[in-house]
Amino acid sequence: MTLIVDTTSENSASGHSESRADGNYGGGRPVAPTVSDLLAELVAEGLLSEPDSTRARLLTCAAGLFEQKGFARTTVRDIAAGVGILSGSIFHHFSSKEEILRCAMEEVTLHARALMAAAVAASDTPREQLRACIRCELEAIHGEAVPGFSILVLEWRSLSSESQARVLRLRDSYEEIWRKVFAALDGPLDDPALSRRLIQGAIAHTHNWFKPEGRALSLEKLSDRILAVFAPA
Amino acid sequence: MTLIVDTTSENSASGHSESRADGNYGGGRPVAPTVSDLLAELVAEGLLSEPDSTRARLLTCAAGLFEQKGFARTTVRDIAAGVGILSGSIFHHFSSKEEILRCAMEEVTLHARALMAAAVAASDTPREQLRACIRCELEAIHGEAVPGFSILVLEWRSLSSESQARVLRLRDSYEEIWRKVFAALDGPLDDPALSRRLIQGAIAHTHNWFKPEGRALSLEKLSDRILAVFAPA
DNA sequence: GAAGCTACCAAGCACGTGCTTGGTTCGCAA
DNA sequence: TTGCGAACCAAGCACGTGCTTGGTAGCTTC
Repeated sequence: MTLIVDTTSENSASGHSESRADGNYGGGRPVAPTVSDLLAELVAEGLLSEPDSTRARLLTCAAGLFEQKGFARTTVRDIAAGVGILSGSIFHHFSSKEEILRCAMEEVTLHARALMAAAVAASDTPREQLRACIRCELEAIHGEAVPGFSILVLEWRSLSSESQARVLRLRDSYEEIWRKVFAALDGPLDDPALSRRLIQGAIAHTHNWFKPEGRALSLEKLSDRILAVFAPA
Repeated sequence: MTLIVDTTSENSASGHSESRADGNYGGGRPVAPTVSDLLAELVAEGLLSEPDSTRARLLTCAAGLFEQKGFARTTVRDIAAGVGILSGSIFHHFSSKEEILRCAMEEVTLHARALMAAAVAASDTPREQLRACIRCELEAIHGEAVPGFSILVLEWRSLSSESQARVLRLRDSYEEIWRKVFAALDGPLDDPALSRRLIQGAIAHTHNWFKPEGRALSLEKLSDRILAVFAPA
């Protein structure tokens, strides 16, 4: 089961214990790229910014600020100050504030997609794959895996319709993973598309109430609860 | 069941078929107030603006604009123009733009609460009551019953923390209805609070994808689907 | 070592925005 | 008639904001 990312990456001979993105275990066949490989490849393709570059730091900082204060209440001066440059210099890297938001959303999407693809590949049964998806999306929102992930939901309306369309194409490749998992899942889910939308809303809304630290309910348990609701054993 | 309400009618001796808000049927005991009565009472208490007053029109118009364009992208000039006055005149009614948002949220909450209370009272079994709640919240988002309801979700972050706290108190009285319904529901829902939060997210998210007009999936069917997921028969 | 490019600075412009201020109209009550 | 307050107008102030412009340090390349 290969997922989304077409991969020209030839070998992954590095051989550490990262989970691989096609679930191809056993047998002598070539293994799939790891998460690091996937991300590195995206960088090589120019889809993701070079890590530690000013551009990447701007996007990460901006995503964090947008998530925290909202797009409208975040100024380009805030973003610039966050990475230690002046506000005017931002426009050497981006042509407008909105482009910053769009690019941040795109990078965040690619990042989350890579993580989820790998997690799904590392799971055996369809139900475990669904659990992995839920877990990944929750982790993206609440963990440190994909900082700024929430802007995809929170600031969607701050994007022009053209930008929305662009991000949507990437977003669709993320949703494609969910679709395949649902398709493989036989059971009571007679309408996978609807289920996905309900799950998506339920998960996104956790942003408003779930506090991972010091709560009785862990992120792990929350995943299981959501799985139990949408795919009863 | 009539919904949108102006009503000077103090008692409901007119005897139409509005549902009543305490489920008190049979016997000769005093009947509960109708939706109209509930709203009229709120007006009398000063919690809701006098219908057709400039203040009420400003709030309705503002709620609509906030829902459509977002709080930050809506100007006080937009709102004023919507009701046919000049921007400066707004500040005779409200002390700040944020107060407009807060008041709009409060009125919307009270409105939705009245509708849901009546709908729950008109339902017999706990499961039917849950269905009514789901239906009401969906109707508030997509129908014309409570125009601007979505701002409660969409523009929550545009409110200062003090304003959030004020709205939250009202919001809690709305959630109280859900809580009671869940409490009466015996079954597989071992964690009602969690279930409510998941449902809330799922329903709120429909704002992003559900289009009532001309779709195969009606609002009625959507309610049933959500009920089936969260409270399997 | 000249040329050229990238990344950034320093300063500020243009404009939209929330809100203020002083004044006017009009209904209502004594 | 007079007084008064609610509702609104007309004009504009103050300021934050996105973005522009002209310039410079430093690195690379031939």
